[in-house]
Amino acid sequence: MGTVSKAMTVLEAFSPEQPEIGLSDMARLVKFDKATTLRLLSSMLAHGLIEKTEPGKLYRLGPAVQRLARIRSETLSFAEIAQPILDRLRDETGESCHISEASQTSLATVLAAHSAKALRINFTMGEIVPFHCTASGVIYLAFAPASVLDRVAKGPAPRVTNRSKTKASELREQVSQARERGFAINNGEFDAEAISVAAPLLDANGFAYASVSVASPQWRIDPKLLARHAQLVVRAARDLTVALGGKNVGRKA
Amino acid sequence: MGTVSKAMTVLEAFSPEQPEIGLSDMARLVKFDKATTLRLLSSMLAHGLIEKTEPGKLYRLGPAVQRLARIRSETLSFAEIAQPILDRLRDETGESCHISEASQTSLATVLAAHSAKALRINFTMGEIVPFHCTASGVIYLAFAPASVLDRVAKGPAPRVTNRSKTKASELREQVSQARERGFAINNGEFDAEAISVAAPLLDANGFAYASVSVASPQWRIDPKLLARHAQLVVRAARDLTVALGGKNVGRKA
DNA sequence: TCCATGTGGTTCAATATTTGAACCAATAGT
DNA sequence: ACTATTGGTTCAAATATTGAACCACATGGA
Repeated sequence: MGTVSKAMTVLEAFSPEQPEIGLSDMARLVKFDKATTLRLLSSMLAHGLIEKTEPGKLYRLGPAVQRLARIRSETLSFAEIAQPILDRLRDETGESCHISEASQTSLATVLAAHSAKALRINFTMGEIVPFHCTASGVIYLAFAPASVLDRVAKGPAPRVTNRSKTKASELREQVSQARERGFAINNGEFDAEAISVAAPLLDANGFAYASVSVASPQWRIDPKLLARHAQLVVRAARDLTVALGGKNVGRKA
Repeated sequence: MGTVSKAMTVLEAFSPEQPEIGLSDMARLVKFDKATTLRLLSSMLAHGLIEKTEPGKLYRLGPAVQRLARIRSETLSFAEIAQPILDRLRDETGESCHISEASQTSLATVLAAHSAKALRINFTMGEIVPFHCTASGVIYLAFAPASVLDRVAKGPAPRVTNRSKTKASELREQVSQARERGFAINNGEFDAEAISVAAPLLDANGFAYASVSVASPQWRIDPKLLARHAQLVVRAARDLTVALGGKNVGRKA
């Protein structure tokens, strides 16, 4: 087995379950001699691919991996990165999914993955939707700088369906709830027959710049399935955030 | 020069300006023989750290760097945020500080900042302590949903030191007092020689999920200094609550 | 207090891996 | 047609790696 391959094996031993590992544990995990393992770790330590915890002598991934991920994310086009994640979300939920990017005044659909079912929600690339009345808009506002919500709450909020909420106080309540949950739900406010769940894409400063959502016909969704969709869309948002070089702030709430 | 170090050098050659590089260009960049460079690239290719463009024969960073970055991101977020605040509390008090997170049955130490003094309280990461008999536990119960205190009060409360309070009525009195003050004090109930002050970390719903405390040797603390510690630990708890996305409800301090 | 066990770490002769000069087939430019 | 360059292969010499043995220190149990 080649030396570089061994170093890769050590890197692959780190996981969400085991992000920090001591020398002896790592040696047992990768099945290399302890001295061998130490030398592999030391080489990567010198280049910042891993680092040591303070205090303590545990090893964990280092700042160089973030630099590498950022370079990669800037290399690949947006769609190359996001489409597979969006496709996965569609396959897991069985419903149509899309990513909307925010501008000053609205959100635009920039990427979609459609359900294979005959009856499904359709997204049109470039379609413009408002911040209010949409799950994507509300979750964007929930994680954007506060000044954005202030500005939007002051603006017009025309009724779209007879369920649309148009008062600034209602919007603020929705935004507050979305911020607490980490996702937003919209039931019939934009499309009378649709129910959507959305989660935010965060930039390198931890603020929202876009959102990813799952949209379903209302009659197909019960509270249990809705909760499942929420879970999946939050995970997809997190994956998209990281894959696109953003900062997944570690909220403990 | 070690082989792993050479592989790292190859990785470091990728940049935003040069995200995709051919074999000969890479060999010139890193100043290694072409055959050497190819082997280094091939090893990393096999592990997904780099990939080849399609079509074409350029090398670029691969999907594995994203996985590594995500693991690091999830590891550091909590500690990245909380450690500086905890370090400040330690520096202000000169004593050891720690954050404990609650589970159903106990608290576990998740982060610590140790005093520089030779005689100091030591915390072990992952150490489990009970809700009763500890300042961290009592303050957690004071700000957790009422059902949590009800459940804990019904359970066993074994004596730890000869100062431990084990009656449910005593626990309720301590919790009530802690709720009014905004902090809890524990003097010799868990460790016969230690005195601790703790304040709660609140989640987005305003309930406690963890606590931060300062622990000192008894002989170093008089009432005036204890009041000072209480003040500082309450401030640290507030800062941690806000920084970690919780809700600092205006409870009586 | 002593002993056993475990940690992260160091040393050095035997062994494994790496190296790079020489070579190949294909491509592009003159 | 010739030259220069590309990505890639081969193999004996050179270099780097390996892991058993060892170290200092810490912890827990008898």
